[in-house]
Amino acid sequence: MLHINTGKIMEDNELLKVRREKIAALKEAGIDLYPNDIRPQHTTAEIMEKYGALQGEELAKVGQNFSVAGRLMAVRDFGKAAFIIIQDRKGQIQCYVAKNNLDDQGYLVFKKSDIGDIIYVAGKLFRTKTNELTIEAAVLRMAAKSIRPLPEKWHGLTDIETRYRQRHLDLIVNPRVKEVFQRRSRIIELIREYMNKHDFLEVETPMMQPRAGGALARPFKTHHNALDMDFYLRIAPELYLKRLVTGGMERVYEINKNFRNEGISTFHNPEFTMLEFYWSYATYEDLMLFTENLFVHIAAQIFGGMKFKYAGQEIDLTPPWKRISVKEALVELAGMKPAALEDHAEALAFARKSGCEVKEADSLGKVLMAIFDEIVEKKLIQPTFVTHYPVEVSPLSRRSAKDKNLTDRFELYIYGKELANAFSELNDPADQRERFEQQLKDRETGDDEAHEMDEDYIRTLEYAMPPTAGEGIGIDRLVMFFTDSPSIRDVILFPLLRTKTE
RNA sequence: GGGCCGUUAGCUCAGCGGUAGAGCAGCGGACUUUUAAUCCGUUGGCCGCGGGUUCAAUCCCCGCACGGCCCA
Repeated sequence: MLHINTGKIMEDNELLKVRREKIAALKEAGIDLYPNDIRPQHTTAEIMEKYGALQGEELAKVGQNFSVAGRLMAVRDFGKAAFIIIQDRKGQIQCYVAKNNLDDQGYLVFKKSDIGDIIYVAGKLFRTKTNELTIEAAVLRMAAKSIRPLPEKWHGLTDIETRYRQRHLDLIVNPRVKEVFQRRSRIIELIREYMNKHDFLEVETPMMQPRAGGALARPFKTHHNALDMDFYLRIAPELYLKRLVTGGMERVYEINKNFRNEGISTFHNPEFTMLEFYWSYATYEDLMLFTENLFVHIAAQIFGGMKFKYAGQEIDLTPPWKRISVKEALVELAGMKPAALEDHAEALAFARKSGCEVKEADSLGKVLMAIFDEIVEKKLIQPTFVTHYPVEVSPLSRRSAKDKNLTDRFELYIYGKELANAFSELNDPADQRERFEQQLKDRETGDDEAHEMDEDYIRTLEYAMPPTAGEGIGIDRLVMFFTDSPSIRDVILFPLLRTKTE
């Protein structure tokens, strides 16, 4: 239990007491339990790969000097000999520990070792009766002694709270966890590869911002002591990245965290990782193709194909993906009458009938989006670009040429979840000012997610930003899909949790 | 924020008014080719926290904390 962390109970715990006694006995014998000269020459995987196919005599020829270090995961003891399993970053290997093959100190270390200790083994390779490649230990040393017991070998650690709070235990005993994070790392590597290949420059922009702009969300507040100034943790890097575009970085991207002060769910963590990028002389339509190709690039490497399963549902990434406008979707998938799309009162009535929480003061665009979120979203299982969002909910997007009330924007949906948000950027400073002013009015009517006025950003646009398209892709959700993880907390090493008080 | 569920040994779980159980781990013993090794013996608990009901509460009731799922 977690209250094990208190000193009092730690002293009382018998398991810990036994280990302290072992430590005392080993120290008595002059053994360093935390040495600093351990240098394993091999990983378990290297040995298994190189020599896994060799048999008896061939194996005898490969030499005596194999050494590994790692966590002791299992012991099958026969008195004067034992089989043990050592786990390092690459996998596991079995070692054979026999009294006859070790010096007295080595054997004592083994006898006083516990599952969970980090040990070093050196010796030659052989095969057991059951044909398992095994290191015969000629040297056995303690690399780092543990005093707390590891979770049980068979059932492992399943308590979700303990898994998140003590991720080190989760990583030790649940091999799947490390695989998920290895894949996460690989996916991000592939994204960088793709962006770099297309001549995008990776940058980092502020986490601490005097105004939290670039998205419609509530921010976290913090304070700088020396300046005696409040800052917000960023909700998006957007306005900074567009300053860079204005400055001549025509293709930029950033992979970093955003912080949004909202609820927590299986698809929401208050801090999450986004890829955000800006591409000058391109439009949101170019971005759709670019996004398809990015996903193809990743899927080909990860799955070797375009189809994968998430939560038992087959998802097919083969381009081109379906495209549908917000209004088309509301008619086709929510059953709205086309006339209601243009009539505030009718739309409001439809929203209320559908169980949406909408206010009289909400603009038509907002009401339509509420209906969309409530009814349409969950139906978009296969990859779908939803286009042409209302201008009221898109204060940074360029207006569509055909309809000034709509924007050249899309969101990508997979499995009913928003995965990306993109648009042709608004670069007309006068229009941008009007949009911010409208947002201020929304704020006055109680929308605390409305965008703030940002004079400094408008000033930037007044120097002229090239026509540009920009996009944000949620990396955590992407990794969820590509690892078939049911919760965002499965793809974030340390998800946000309440602190526990003793 | 609301609803439902969970919190018992280091871990995984049973028990659900009569004062706490199993498997694994641990400890002691046997065993030099095992694969959750096996066999014999054995230690270990503020039954999440705080109230209440009761002769008696891990169990029933209320509140709180933390977590999970669903909803907003």
